Amino acid sequence: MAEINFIPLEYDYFDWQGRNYARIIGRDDKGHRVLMIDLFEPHLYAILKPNLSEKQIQELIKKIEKIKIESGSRTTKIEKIKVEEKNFLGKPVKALKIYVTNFKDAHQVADKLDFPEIEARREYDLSFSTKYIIEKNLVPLGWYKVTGEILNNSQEFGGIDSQFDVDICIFAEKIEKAEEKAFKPKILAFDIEADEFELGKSEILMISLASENFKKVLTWKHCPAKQEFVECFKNEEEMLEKFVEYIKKQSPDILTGYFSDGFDLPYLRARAQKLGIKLSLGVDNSQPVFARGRIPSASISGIIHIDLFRFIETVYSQYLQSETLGLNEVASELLGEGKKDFEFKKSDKIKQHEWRDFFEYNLQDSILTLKLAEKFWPDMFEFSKILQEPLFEITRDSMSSHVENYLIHNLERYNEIAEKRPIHQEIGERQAKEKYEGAFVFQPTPGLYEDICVFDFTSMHASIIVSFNISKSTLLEGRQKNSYETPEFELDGKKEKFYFTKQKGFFPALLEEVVQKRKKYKKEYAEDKNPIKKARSNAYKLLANATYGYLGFFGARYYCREAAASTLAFVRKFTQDSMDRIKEQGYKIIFSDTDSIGFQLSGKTQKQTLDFLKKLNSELPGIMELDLEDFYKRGLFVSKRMTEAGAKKKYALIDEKGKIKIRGFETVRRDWCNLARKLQSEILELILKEGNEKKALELAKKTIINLKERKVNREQIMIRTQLKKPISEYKSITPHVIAATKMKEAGMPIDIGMSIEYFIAETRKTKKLVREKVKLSDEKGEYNIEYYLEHQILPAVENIFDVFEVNIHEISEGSRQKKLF
DNA sequence: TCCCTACCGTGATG
DNA sequence: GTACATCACGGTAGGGA
Repeated sequence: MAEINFIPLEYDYFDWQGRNYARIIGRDDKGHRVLMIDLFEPHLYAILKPNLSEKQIQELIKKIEKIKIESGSRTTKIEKIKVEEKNFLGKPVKALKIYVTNFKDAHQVADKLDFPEIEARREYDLSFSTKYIIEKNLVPLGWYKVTGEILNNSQEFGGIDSQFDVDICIFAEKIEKAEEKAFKPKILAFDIEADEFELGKSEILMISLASENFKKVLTWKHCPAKQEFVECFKNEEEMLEKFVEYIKKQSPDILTGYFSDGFDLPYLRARAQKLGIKLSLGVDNSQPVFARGRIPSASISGIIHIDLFRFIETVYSQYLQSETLGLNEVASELLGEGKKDFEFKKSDKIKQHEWRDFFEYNLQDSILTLKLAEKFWPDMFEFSKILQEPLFEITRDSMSSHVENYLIHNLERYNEIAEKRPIHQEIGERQAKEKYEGAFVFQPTPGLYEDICVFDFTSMHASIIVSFNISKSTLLEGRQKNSYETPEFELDGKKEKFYFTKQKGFFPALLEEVVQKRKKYKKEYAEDKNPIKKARSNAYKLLANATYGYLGFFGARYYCREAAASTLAFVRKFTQDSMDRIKEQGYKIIFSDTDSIGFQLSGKTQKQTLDFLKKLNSELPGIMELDLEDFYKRGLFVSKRMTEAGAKKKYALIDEKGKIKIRGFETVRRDWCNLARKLQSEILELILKEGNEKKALELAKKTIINLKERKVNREQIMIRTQLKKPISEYKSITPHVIAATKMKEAGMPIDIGMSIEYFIAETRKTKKLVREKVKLSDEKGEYNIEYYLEHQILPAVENIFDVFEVNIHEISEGSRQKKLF
């Protein structure tokens, strides 16, 4: 019997003699790689109809015990059945906990449980690792004292030890929580370069690897004069073999790439297949396994493969300024360091001396990826700890999964059985439902305003769900005593009110914890600015903000349209009520959107306004809170194009320190050309800083003249639009679809989600449609002056000048004769 | 062929 | 399929004059 301190990292399972065993890879506190084996008895629940007699239950159990599933070579049987008092959707139920010998057949066992005594079958659709983690309470990245038999060099489990390249192999008998220790994973980043983007189409030219003390580029195509980090091979095969060998030697906990799920690993697989070699990267020498999805997920046994791009995309993209999520932009923003300059060419066109740069470029990509992984490690760590799911999963899961994982891993405290995932048909029905009414947006009056104050509700949706106990399980059939009543609102054409019990439901209760923890860690971070605290606070914030969306998401286990619609009814009510109170006080409302209200101080002081805010807060129910967002010196609001009506979701504010906040304007939209965006943002800045339009007008005139004199460079006029679906699915053939088609014809890779770049060129007069003037950046042609004037520059600035009753259109016409200026 | 408007498509706000 | 509804605006599709 031995005892080790163990931190679990990667979860999987195997069958042995008709039973399931978890096989978990992690480290001990001395840094040894550990394989822990643990018997796991998977189970599912059959929720019984109420009022069954003891005899009926016993007879049912006898029937269930006879269930057998034969699938291929394996037979799954019922191991044992327990009768338990549980809760389901907040209500007490009697349920059978049915243990099956093989997890893989839980679904089929559930299918056979169609007895009249059974009300519902549940928990057969949770993943193995989720079930295991809950049942054994062995949470990823926690420390545990594991007592058990060491199986090194043993023949147990068919000699499993010899199949795995680990230092310690232990068969767990007892697992106890141990004291938390610091853990620093060994991270290895990699990146490949090839001539073609199409997977496997061309040879892999080079592969770079980077960990803390190891930097290397493997290549074969061109062997340079000394470049110490470059290692040269005879051919691609040898290079790939060495790549596998280096990964084994480095023995990382985490192998990371940037878009490596979608590119590097599938490419490596395709090349290995073509060359007839094995990519035995796993600690059991298995090859990477690809799970299907929008982007495949590549897993390597015993090593956590993390595609950083995916984690950043789902969790952090909303907080990034970068216009694309490419490695260069993201690294530049977060690390202050970008890719190396290197102009891509096909390898046969690369000159002798340029190879050096190419190798450096390739290595830099791995180094950036490594640095990003280190930067995001606290975030990944916290997500994994909070959601209690392994790193591989949390770096790929969607926000809805994150919310769901948080719920599912905490149900036990409420003695709750987990709700099932909706089946295909239910998803269809949910999606077919009409949309429900959203938040309220106040229509502003165009103008330049001074002395503005903005209030906003903190985590408004979450605080409403908590304060009014809103969820699927707390929704009542109709009005009842001791319940919360929603405001009256329209749903599916009917005026409705909904009621939620005051008896706390697990869903709002768990959300309340999330909100409280967010508050706590935000405060802790303010006092001690360390990255772990920041990551923790941020993870809870993201979780709180995604929970409302989860309620209305068709794929959610705890989907509840009435609850989502009710939440929004409260959102509208509290924002409207607060606006009324602010108006009563003598302030003038300027704008409002969902949970924020902007108004003019109208002669009142900031102190008076803050006192008033306190009063408003004292009147709010539950955990709801109205907060000061900021005071602003000026704010600009414009009309919708070609109308007098004020535009919603479009404004620019300047605070007392001169910091500018621009929302909704073309400046912040990635699908406008830089020329228009830059001009607009400079104009907004001049107007907000100066308080008038004079200087801004001069700038506009100068830009128009520049444009007409063809002095604008190519980069400034490129228009970028994302391709959101396959070219053939577009009903409307827009300029970006034409541009994408042209790219495809030129042999460039076209993928969904790609940013398509083009400009509008001068063409013969017969071509009327914009799409007929589309050219790619490498095509010859001059930019279309009229288009950029009438469709980019003027639309971007005319509404702004309208506020000052300046007609930029007329001025622009006049500028045909430059003398006017 | 021209003109108008409904609809498609993207990317914003919160 | 992978959190929600609301909004602005360019551009095309397609019918009617």
